[in-house]
Amino acid sequence: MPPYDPSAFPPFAVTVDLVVLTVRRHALCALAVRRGEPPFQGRWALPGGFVRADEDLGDAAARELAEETGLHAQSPEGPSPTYGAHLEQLATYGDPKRDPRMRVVSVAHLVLAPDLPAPTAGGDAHSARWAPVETLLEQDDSRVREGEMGAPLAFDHAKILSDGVERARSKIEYSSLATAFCPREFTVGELRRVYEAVWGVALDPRNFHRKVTGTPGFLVPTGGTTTRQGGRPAQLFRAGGATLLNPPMLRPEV
Amino acid sequence: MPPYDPSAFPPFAVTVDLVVLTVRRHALCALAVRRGEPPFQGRWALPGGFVRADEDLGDAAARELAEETGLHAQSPEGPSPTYGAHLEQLATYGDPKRDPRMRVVSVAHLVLAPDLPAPTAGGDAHSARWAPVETLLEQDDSRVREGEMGAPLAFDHAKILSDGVERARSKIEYSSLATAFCPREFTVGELRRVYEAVWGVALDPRNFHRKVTGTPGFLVPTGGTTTRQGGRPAQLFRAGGATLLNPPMLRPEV
DNA sequence: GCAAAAGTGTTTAGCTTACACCCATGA
DNA sequence: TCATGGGTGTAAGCTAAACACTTTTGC
Repeated sequence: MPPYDPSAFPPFAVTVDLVVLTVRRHALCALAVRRGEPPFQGRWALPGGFVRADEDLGDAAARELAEETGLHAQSPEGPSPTYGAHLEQLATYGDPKRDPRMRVVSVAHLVLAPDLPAPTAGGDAHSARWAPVETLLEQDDSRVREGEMGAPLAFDHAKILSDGVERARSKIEYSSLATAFCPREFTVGELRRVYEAVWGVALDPRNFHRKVTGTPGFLVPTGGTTTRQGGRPAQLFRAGGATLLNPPMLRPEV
Repeated sequence: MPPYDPSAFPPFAVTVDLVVLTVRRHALCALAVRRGEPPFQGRWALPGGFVRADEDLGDAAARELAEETGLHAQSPEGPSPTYGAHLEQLATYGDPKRDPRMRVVSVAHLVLAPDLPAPTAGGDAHSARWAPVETLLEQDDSRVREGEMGAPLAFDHAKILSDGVERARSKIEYSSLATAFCPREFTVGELRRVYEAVWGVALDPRNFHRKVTGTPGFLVPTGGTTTRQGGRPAQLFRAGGATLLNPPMLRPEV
């Protein structure tokens, strides 16, 4: 079979962009990198990069994640049962004008990670930081201010980030994905504070406890306890095998 | 700003593939086209094609849909309030070996359409047809048979179709998307038979009726009635503005 | 009349909610 | 002792599941 005639279709550049979310100090935060070159030089953006010629999309996302954060991705399809950040494909953005240089299609991925030390900048980023998602998104309305974080995200990254946050918010409702924000061992209270941070609501600690401990396969007690949150020692749990939460956790009306 | 050096990144072909679902004779069916050229010549595949140089991904999907079926797509973001098929992005498939000719990244889209007359084949397809999704997918296990529909779908289209079906099955649970399978005006019983066909279960007609008519904004009575299903005349409804179904329709355990 | 599909009413079981209350630790 | 968070008990209210029953048509 003859190879394609490259003039028969338009060539695209394909990139992966990452929405890396974590919970820090009771706030949902995303990883942002400062762009070191045009376009949007000096502006904040989502980490990402070109997909290589012989690389699958998920592999490219995992590689970029490792380069930016050192995190080992734990893809749902991956065979390795090791502990790591949750990685899933989010959506693909291909507006012809989204990159002023040329036609770029970006396959965005969503990463949920436990709280990490300050990120290590790599590649073409001058610096990298965790910022609350509201901070990164609030600049995107009419009043565009200048300053440290005072400009909207580069490209269409505000839309991508917004879609990723919405995906995370809805998905922890009916899955055990919120545990991806927790360290390997965590308490029920820590898990509850994840929900509270992601949803921006307060949950009843008593009912939450009953709900998550009463769902078979959701949490597995490790036997240990901790007092790192103060108060009475709390049981430590690990995420169980159950990936679907049925009935779902109910997100209070806002 | 200088344009990119094309040698700085690998060039990709970008296509859209369509999972077009409908309900015909109590079965969930998908649109399949027969390939008229290699690779996989003569095999069934999902409709699709190359994204044009200045075309957004959703526009390309809508164009391919119109070419294959004559359907007018009703994208959620679209401003036009006209009646049409539901179109949304599904996922992107970019395994380096998914197309033997070259590197192709395919942005799959999901279309939910009311029952239609036999499709009109167009483009490079020798023919097109609706087929039950089980028929299209069951060939994909170990025993690969030959014959009319007896070969698995081309490329990774079985995986794409499977993902699309799963998306549709889960999304009608908590949204009003099932109405996209119905004509503009429909009865509660017709809507119930859509759920039954998509999920492959039997639902209690009495409880279903109470559920959908009791959810504010879900169904809007048009005032008319019909006896096209036999029996007592049934009220006709249109899809209401409510897009989220809360509490969700419960999918019985299987 | 009879079959068939559309609707309504009622009971029961399970789940969420709200909140009273107790437990175990550090300071 | 007291503050703090962890954890249990319980009653009220809502919802879904199951199913008996009535309504309105075509044949």
